[in-house]
Amino acid sequence: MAEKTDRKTLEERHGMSDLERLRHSCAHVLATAIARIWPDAQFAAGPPVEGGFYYDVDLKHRISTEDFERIEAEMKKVVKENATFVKVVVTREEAMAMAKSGRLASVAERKVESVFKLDLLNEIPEGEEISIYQNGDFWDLCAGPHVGRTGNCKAYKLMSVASAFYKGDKSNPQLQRVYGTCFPNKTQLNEHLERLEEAKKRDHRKLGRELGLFTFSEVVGQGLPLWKPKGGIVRRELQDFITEELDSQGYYQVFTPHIGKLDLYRTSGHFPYYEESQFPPMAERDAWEGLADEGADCGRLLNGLRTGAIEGFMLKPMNCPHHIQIFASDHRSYRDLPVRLAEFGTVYRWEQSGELGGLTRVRSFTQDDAHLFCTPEQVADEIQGCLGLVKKVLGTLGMEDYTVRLSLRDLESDKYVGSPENWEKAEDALREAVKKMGVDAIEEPGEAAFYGPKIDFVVKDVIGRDWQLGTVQVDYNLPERFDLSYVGSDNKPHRPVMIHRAPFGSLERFTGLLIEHFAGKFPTWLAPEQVRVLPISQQFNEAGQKAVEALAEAGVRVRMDGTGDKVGAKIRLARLDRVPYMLVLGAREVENNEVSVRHRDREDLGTQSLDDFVSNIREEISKRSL
RNA sequence: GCUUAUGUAGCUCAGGGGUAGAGCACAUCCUUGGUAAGGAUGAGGUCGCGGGUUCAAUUCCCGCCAUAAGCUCCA
Repeated sequence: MAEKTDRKTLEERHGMSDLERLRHSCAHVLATAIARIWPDAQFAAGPPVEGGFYYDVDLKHRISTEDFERIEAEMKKVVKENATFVKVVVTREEAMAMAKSGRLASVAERKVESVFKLDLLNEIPEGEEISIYQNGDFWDLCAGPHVGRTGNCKAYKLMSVASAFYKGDKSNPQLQRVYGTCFPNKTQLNEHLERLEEAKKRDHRKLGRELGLFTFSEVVGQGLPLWKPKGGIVRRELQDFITEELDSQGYYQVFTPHIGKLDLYRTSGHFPYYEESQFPPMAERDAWEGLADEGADCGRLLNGLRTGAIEGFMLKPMNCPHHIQIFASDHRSYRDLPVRLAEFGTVYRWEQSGELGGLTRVRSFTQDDAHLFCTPEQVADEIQGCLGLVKKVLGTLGMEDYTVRLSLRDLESDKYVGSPENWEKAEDALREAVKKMGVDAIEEPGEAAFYGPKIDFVVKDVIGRDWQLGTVQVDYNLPERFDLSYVGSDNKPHRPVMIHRAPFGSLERFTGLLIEHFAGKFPTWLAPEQVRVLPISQQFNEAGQKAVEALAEAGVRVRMDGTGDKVGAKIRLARLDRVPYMLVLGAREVENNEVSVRHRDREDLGTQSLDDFVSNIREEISKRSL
């Protein structure tokens, strides 16, 4: 992701906003401080990024957060010196000489070259201006622009230190990346820090535990989420919602197993090509026993599985191959098309351990998946239908803050299956669809699936990371690999086109982001507990119980707090649980045969009869109101 | 997978070479109170797991597991 950000800053370098310019300058202030403290520091790049800036540095000393105080103190001196940022245009030879004497990104000449600056220098195309920015004794190779003086960087803070590969390439050395942020003044900096604190309170991992929605167990395994009863309710409501939509749009629900033979994935292209991102295959029992009898080693087993000499099974990484087999199980006429097969299909992927986190990146997840098999002529309409569904689903939940990404293949890479012609057809179809939908889409080469391009709906989590949710993908390739066909009006076999689509993407990731979107305050239809009845004292528990029964009878998820706590405490607990409605019940209400209604956000809603309350909340739930 | 942190009660965290503490939650009892915390008592821990150093390890060292941020990756 930072790589993308880097690319963006390069592209936008000359159109840098004032804030970005300030942060870029602050990165130089940071580098100045580090160079003074550790003269052996070798700097790479130090751009502004969303929310702040960083500088990559190679240094014998391992910078830890304990060093921040010291670095910030040195930065303070640099700021106080209030040196002017001076731009000096130099020739390539001059710049080379400085880099070779170690004078670039440093406060003095050194015995060693400025290695990364030298490398970056070599990448600047012939004819392009080469500039050095100087602030006091610190000289850096930099295209700018900068603020006037170091004194402009008044409000900054170092945030974290991490490692990053030089130029984002795994084969390059790892550098220490120091992140910081900077604002025009202290007030804005503090506001920013407060916003970060606020955002943390909405973190789905924190809320998921507090609200009892899901958990992980070290014994079950990393990245394998366990949905608890309350999370189960949210999930079921989401599934019911999708199912209703599918029923009205001509989909058929299917059910398929969680595993399939390796041969299936050989045909689809998942095995052995994507072997390392899957759970290891299971060999058949006879094969295991046979090999064991022979005293064979693991290498032979693995090799046999790869070549197909030994048959085995794999946990499914996707649902498409199974759905394809359902399509292929019948003789299809063009009159049968489109065939729309839907399934809440659980898939398993071996994500690297460092990438797992909360519900947003897991090793086992359930897609609200569907595959549409259609004629080439139907593709455009079907894509529109899918996009409409995604928009409706996101709209119902009030998740309007997404970006649409057109994920295309990377022309340089060879990881894709299928012919270039098919890819072009598919990419054109999606471009057309996006245009027709009338939304701004960002084209991202290299983000495509291995079998086809996609339209992805991307949202941000509380700490600003992008996550792909809904997706619509056109695929001319898998139908070919599986030799799918239908009979056309010309009585000849034709190749269908496949569309893969998932409005939520995965229920896990979607729920995670939904928790953050609502800060745990689910709309009533999704809330695990919709109403809590709070008798003023235990002598009204009986009346409370009657209300509970009436609500439950009407299909409302309701519970009574019949403890000996005072109402104040009961309200507090109900609000901490984000229960939408609280019904307070005391002598007054019982006497007048009514309930006093309180909403978690809208506070006191006055009194109404229980019947009115029931019919109001039923309507709110059935409409899936926000 | 890599870098850097972190891991003590259900949760949030304090502590520290001599086998542990707070608040909340929980249990029991008292209280029956009108819109975000009534009171008392009590129970609860192999200090992530496994090795090592030591008379003694939860504390120091090593390995592993898990979590977090970032990088890389995400069919």
